[in-house]
Amino acid sequence: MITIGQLARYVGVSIKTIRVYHDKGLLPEPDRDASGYRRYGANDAIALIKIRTLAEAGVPLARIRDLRSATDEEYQQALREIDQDLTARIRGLRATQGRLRQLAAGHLAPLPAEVGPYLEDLARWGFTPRWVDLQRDLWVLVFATHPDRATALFRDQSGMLADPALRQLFLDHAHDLDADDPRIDTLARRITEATRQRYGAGELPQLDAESEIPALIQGTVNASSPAWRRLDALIRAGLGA
Amino acid sequence: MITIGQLARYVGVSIKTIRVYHDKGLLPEPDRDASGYRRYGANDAIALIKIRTLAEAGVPLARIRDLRSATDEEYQQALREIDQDLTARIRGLRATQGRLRQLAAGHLAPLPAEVGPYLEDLARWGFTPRWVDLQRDLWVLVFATHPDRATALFRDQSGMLADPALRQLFLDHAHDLDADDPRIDTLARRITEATRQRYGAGELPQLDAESEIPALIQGTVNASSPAWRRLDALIRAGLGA
DNA sequence: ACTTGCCCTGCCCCAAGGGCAGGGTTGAAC
DNA sequence: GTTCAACCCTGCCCTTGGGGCAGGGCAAGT
Repeated sequence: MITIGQLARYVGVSIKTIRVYHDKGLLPEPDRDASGYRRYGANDAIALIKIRTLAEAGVPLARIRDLRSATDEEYQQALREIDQDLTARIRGLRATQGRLRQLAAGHLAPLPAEVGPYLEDLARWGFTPRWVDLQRDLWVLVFATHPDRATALFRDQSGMLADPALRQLFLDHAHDLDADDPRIDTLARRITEATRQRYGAGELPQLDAESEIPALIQGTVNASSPAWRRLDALIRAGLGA
Repeated sequence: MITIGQLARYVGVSIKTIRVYHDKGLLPEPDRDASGYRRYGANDAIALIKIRTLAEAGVPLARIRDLRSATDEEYQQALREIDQDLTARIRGLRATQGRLRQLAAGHLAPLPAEVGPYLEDLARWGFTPRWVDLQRDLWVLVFATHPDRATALFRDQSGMLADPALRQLFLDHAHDLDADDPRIDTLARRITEATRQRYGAGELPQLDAESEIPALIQGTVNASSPAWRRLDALIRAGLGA
């Protein structure tokens, strides 16, 4: 008959763990020897190994306790569920690992294939790396929260910047302009015209939804400069929103 | 600017979780609106997504907080460590799943290949299923706790039962015999003789070690019948231990 | 007789939130 | 005008699976 410390070493578990299992009714308290020490037999070791197998699989101790009084049928069913749960958790961890690697590579999350070239274009056209990174994160947010509308919004945006004249205006003027520079009015007019051309008289996708995310993003972009804030207001007014 | 509930829904997390991240300094407290509600921007959402990616990878929140003030070098290094840790955890879970399936199949743990046929032989020779199961669990214990000596002990034991005469004695007599049946003496003599033959005058592997596990197992077996208890004592005496 | 290494119980502590109480806000419906 | 549901706020206690410590009792070698 071995002591609690020996049992703990054999099974690879702490003494405290065994005592907890006694307290919670997972493993019955064994008889004590003359000096009050717990004395264990081989059957206790076997029971403890079984308990650990389940506990390491993530089964709550209370559930393990209940399984002690389950029929064989219930027990097998429980084991099947635990197995499936384990499979799901392994899959989840692998997905997490994938996201982690995206994070390590500087990407917040994978984006649709068409966004990558657009971001590279931005860099090539002279937007600052800081700005490109912000754009990437914002698009992550849009694709994560509004997968249905994100693609349309993205094509709209990238189509706009595909026009070299508009692009040049963005690049040259908007960023470090005074808020009352008259060229902002010109820029706003050109953008409203281009937008009207794209959508005709129909509704404008950015403005019809009550969703907050596009507004949130516009706010973040606006926060970078008073000039952009005024530009946004002018465009909004020009489109009659 | 969105509220805490909207942010929580977008990122797929509970409101409480966000508040906890504020309390622990993971995510800075945003400004409040006129009625004291927290108001979040897109950058908060981006930061929260990053935090969740790490938290789901099992990184403690305190560590995530510290990473906020790490250099890029440290950050990349930390991500590599987390990735490796994740790989290890996935491997561990797969191993656990394997052990779980052994458990579902009625085995406590995988045993060396040679043990399986031996257990099947036991069943074929007429030992009760209950007894065979006990034997399997006991061997699991021996192989788990004394991998170095388990194989020798096992070959010794299985060799003994390979002798049909000895086997028959075990089977017919020992189990439901009175403790003072004279045939036990005969049986003990035959076993000591066979053991001496096997090992000559050298040391006997079962008895030399101070390890408790073999004694534990012998005790468990003895507990099943007074006759076996006496048989064990006779063998011990006969071998001069 | 001392020391070292076990063992005992009872207590408080941790992370990562969950849940509830008690109270204020907002917006829409009646 | 009020009432209702759906939000938000803070503060507090609860949970799981143990870890760790205090304060004390055995065991065994030297």
